[in-house]
Amino acid sequence: MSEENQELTPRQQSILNLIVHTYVATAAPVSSKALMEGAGLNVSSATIRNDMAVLEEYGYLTHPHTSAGRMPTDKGYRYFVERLLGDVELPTDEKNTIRHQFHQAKLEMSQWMQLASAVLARSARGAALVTAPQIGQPRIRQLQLISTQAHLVLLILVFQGGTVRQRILTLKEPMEQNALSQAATRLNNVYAGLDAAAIRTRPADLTDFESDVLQLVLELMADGAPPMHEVYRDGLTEVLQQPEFISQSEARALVNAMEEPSFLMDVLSARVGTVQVVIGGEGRWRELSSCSMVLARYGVEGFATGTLGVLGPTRMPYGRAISAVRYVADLMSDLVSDLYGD
Amino acid sequence: MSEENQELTPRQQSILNLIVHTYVATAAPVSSKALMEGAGLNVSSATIRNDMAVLEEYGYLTHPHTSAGRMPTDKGYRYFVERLLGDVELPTDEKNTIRHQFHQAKLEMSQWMQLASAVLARSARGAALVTAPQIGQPRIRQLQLISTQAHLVLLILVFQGGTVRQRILTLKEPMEQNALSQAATRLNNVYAGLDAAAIRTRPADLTDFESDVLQLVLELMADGAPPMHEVYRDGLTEVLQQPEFISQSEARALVNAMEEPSFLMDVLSARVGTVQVVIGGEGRWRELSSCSMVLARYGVEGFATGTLGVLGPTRMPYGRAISAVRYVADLMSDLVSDLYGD
DNA sequence: TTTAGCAGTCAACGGCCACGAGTGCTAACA
DNA sequence: TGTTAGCACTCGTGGCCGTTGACTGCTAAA
Repeated sequence: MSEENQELTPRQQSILNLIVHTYVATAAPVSSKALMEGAGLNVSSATIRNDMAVLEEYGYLTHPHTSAGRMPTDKGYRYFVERLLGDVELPTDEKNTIRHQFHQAKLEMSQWMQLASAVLARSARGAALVTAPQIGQPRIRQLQLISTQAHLVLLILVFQGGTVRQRILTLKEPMEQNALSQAATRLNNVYAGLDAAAIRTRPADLTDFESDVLQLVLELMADGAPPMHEVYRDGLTEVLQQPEFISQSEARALVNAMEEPSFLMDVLSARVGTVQVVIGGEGRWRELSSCSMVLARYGVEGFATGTLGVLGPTRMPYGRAISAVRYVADLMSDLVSDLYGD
Repeated sequence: MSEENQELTPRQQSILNLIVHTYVATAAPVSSKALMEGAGLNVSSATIRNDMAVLEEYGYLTHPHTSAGRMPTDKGYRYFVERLLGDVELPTDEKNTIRHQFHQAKLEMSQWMQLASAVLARSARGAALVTAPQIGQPRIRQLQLISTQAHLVLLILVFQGGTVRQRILTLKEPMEQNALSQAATRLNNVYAGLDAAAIRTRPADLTDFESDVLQLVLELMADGAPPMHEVYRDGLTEVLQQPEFISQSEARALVNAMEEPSFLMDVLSARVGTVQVVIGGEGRWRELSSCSMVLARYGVEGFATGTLGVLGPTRMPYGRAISAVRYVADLMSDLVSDLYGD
């Protein structure tokens, strides 16, 4: 617990590096002897022990009890990610596989998201989570009114960018489909291409019915929050098998996090193009103290962006996770800008 | 293990009934002494033991080891559900609360589904799962083509019944929005109101582009399977806290079942209006041997139906679950027929 | 600065025993 | 014939203890 955060010697760095790697692989504390035998630092176990003691003093390692090996602390993981990991990239063949999969998927956002979560889960060995791209300042492209039953009408609202939302409205008195189409056309002529603010200030003489519809449209535009179900998940069950989740409280925290992804948004301050790593809840989420997340925002900044990432135990293959998240996020960004770019 | 399935005496029935109730409440094997003290059958523990032995011989009870109390077998639960439970109903005040909640929700299928899953989870104390109503034999109501970018067009397909699906298609050469709208109108005039079979046999002279679109429409109509994300879940974390899920393999089976609800469809043979109870996987799902499900189909038979239900440990409050599932299914059926009825 | 050697620590494991909850059986009883 | 009291028996649970072995920390020599 020395307060001085002084530079580590090269050997100390390799030791930390090796401990992180083998601990991630084995989930068991790493002993000095194992390190000596396993890897190419040609010193005795005693020397390694000395350095381990230093690393522990600095707060990068702990051991669960006196006669146990060492394991990384959150601070240790942080150092590893920022100083030792370097720029990791997915192996080229893996990249090609992924790119190929995206290529042969059907041209549909929902398919891409599902694919992205599957790829992330498999490739980063964690629980993957992908949210739909949210339009920043939604603009109407077109609306449509469809009669379904005597007093009921289906309103379909297509936003600039292709997001579609629907709502049912009830009529005071029945209307013909013709009349509905006419109203829709009139509204489209006036309001297509505008955002909510512009719609409010644009005067127009509307029938009562038309202004009711417009009211509903504004409501739908205001509901910025992503519909809960526009979230794709994958790999949760595999991650729950990891030994850290035999304790049901840890498992619960993870499942909760996956079920309520809105909190991800709170975490995620990153810009499109960068990957953010949150280790052990980083103080703010005590329940997630044994979980880490690797997150990125994807899409087109200022227009439509979504979130995607991987959750797992702090003992996570950060290299794989970071490179996979970055690669998939870039891929999704390209897709979004190809499709929805104006 | 006597093969004769003879009638139980009234007292044996009460004993089975009581054991199921207290076992559901406590999750611990029930002893003869506890039964004698707890409930109003005025006989000694020895008599109860005799009857317990008989019930065990018939296969309705087991005990985990010699000196432990009794607990119900799957067959015991089955007997309980079918012979002892009778017609259970949700308490009126609970019904009112639920009805009220549905009343003040917005008129949107997705909201209702979310609400239904929340209500089920809370009311039946289990993990709830609600799938969107699927159109039986989908018919086109209207299609729409919207240009998003040079070579990309968004196809929106509205089915009879209000389900909306969308897909992006790429053009060989750019087209104006006007030309797209015209094509859509032409296709609508010819094909609106038809199902896939009728579309295939209805001749029409179409441009290349129009028949491409039609091809895509047929594909979308053929994808009968519900989009994975049109499934609402709730209450999973609460159920995972139950003691039977401290074993990670049981927990995994449950999480799997919740993530891959398509297998529910296989199970579900019930008609709209009846509730189906599957206890302990009922032989077919070995992984779910310690789970039960209470399921129902809702909607309008032959037109649009969805699935909804509750998963939990076999040690489940069947009375609550069955009545809640039935009530919510009826509610949802009413909503579907109100909205989408033709 | 590194290393060999050694003492010290502590979790894990297995054996042992006492406890107590519950049953099954038998014999007496209504 | 059905019910009950009593008692022997079973078996899981939990505490206790000694052994083992995997590590570390320290010290003194290279």
